[in-house]
Amino acid sequence: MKQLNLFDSIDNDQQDVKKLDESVKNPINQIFIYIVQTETSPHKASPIGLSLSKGKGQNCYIPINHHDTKNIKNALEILKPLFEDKGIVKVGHNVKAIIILLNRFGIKLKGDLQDIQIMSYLIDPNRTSHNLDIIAQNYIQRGIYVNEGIKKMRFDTISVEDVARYACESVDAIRELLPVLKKEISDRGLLKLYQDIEMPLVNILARIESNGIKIDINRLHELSKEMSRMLEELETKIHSLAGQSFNINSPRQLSHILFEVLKLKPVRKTKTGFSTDNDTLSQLSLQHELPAEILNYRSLFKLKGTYLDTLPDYVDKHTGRIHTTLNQTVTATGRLSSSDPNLQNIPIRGEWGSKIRAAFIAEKGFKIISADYSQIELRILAHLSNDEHLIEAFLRDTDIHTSTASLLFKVDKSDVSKEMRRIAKTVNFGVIYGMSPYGLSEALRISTSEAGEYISNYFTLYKGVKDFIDKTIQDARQDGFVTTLFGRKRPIPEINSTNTNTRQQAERMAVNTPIQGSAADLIKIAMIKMDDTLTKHSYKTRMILQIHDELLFEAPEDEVKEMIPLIKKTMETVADLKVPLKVDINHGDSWGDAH
DNA sequence: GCCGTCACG
DNA sequence: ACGTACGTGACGGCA
Repeated sequence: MKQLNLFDSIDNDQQDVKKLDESVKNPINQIFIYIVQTETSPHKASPIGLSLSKGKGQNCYIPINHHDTKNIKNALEILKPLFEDKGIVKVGHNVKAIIILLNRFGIKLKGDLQDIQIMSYLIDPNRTSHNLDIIAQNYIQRGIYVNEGIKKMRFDTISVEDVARYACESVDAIRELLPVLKKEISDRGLLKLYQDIEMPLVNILARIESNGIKIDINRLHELSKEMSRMLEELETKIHSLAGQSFNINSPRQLSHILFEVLKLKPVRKTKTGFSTDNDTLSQLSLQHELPAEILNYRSLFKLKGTYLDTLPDYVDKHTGRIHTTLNQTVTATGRLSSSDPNLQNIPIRGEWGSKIRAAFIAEKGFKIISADYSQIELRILAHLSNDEHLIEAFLRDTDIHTSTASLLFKVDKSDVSKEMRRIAKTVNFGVIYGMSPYGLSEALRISTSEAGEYISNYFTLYKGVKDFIDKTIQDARQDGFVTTLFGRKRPIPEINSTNTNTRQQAERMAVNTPIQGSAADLIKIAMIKMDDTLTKHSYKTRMILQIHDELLFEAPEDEVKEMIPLIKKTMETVADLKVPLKVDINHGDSWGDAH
């Protein structure tokens, strides 16, 4: 492959780095940046080039050769004053990736940041992709150069000239998209959310990812060996119970054993056959010994394959820590998501959950601090609905499920049984999810009519909640979207569908999104405030993860005492709601200990 | 590449 | 008669 000379002009629509460098002397207002990433590496996409534009026809492209970083170092050294000039606005698509790339070369991206990807996300969080080519096609009816290699995100298989053309056309698209998307953001009332929450979060997420989290690889390895032995025993037992050998992980083969060989009664169907999921097997376990063992086997196999054996592969060989990717433009509700690896679904329940969390450890001389919002979604529901009973329960700081049970079963709080509380807890969850009699009946294993009783009973008592749900659905019908506390909007296109199932599903989304989404807004603000405090006072404590209603920190031992009330206070005062926000906070040598 | 399943909030 | 709680990401099986 031909190596491109950095200081050559790439084609007549693109400019070389030297000329662009004149910008350092001739100040400009903004620069546009795009990085080309390839998906060849096993875990992370890695950058292979960077294009930069200061205006129409003034582009350059810098290839990044991982084996020979001399070229990019030279080029970036020239451009460094541009990147670090606080007076120049930096416009990009996925700015977090740019920040992390430049950090690798000792460059800080300073000044106002603008991100096309985040604008597109806020305008329509329902979209599954905010790739630049798709946004460009959609908003400026403009294609970006593609060939087979680019289509497959295999930029290592095509010529540098082709990548350069792709990169420069991409940066052109960013430049043309900026005013179009900015106007959309502003017209839809999303500017504050964009400027005060989402964009300040970009730098913080970059830092959290860079910080990473330490794991005890040896411990995970020991656990894996222990589990292998248990799985072998279970497999033998299962095959003997089935009377034959089969692949337990194949739903199709398992279905054959359960419903044809053992002739158990199927519970429900999937698209492809009879279901063998958790719920089904739990019910079948009443008829036969096998299903319970299958459940046992499945859960162990899952934990081993997804966590014990996989997490060690993600440990970065330079830092010795795991660096997840926190996605800011994925969920429809405003939550973050985590991938490569997903650190937001690390097991917690059961004996093995504790063991696995105990393998997420603090650096020597540090402690893990975990701070989680208590019942944040129900507190938000209380605020949004202004419901009398819900608000009173939280003002008195009573156990919310016990409080609901007391009203639902008309008994004193002190007389609420475990069973009543369990039912009330499920009903409370149901409210947040936009429950139906069927949904509740499945969750509680009761008849739909009985579930319907609970629901109508609940809504008679919690009139504010009932009104909130009705009004939210009504608003969604009228506006076509629902809104969170901080102005995040999610279009609900199917809300007026003539298909009952589709429409009801849309209604559940309409109800759930303001609740889940407002909680997402709140914790994002908490992250910004905490980061601000940590930076201003030069604390060595660092934020290392967000798990929807929980923030994880790694604090030097001598900062822990000071940090705990500080974090609690900061998180509890992010917003002034009709009910107090409550944060539970703990610390320890591991994530397990901090819970 | 889709499906079923299951880990989390 | 139908298929249903909200939001994610990753794994193995199987075409």
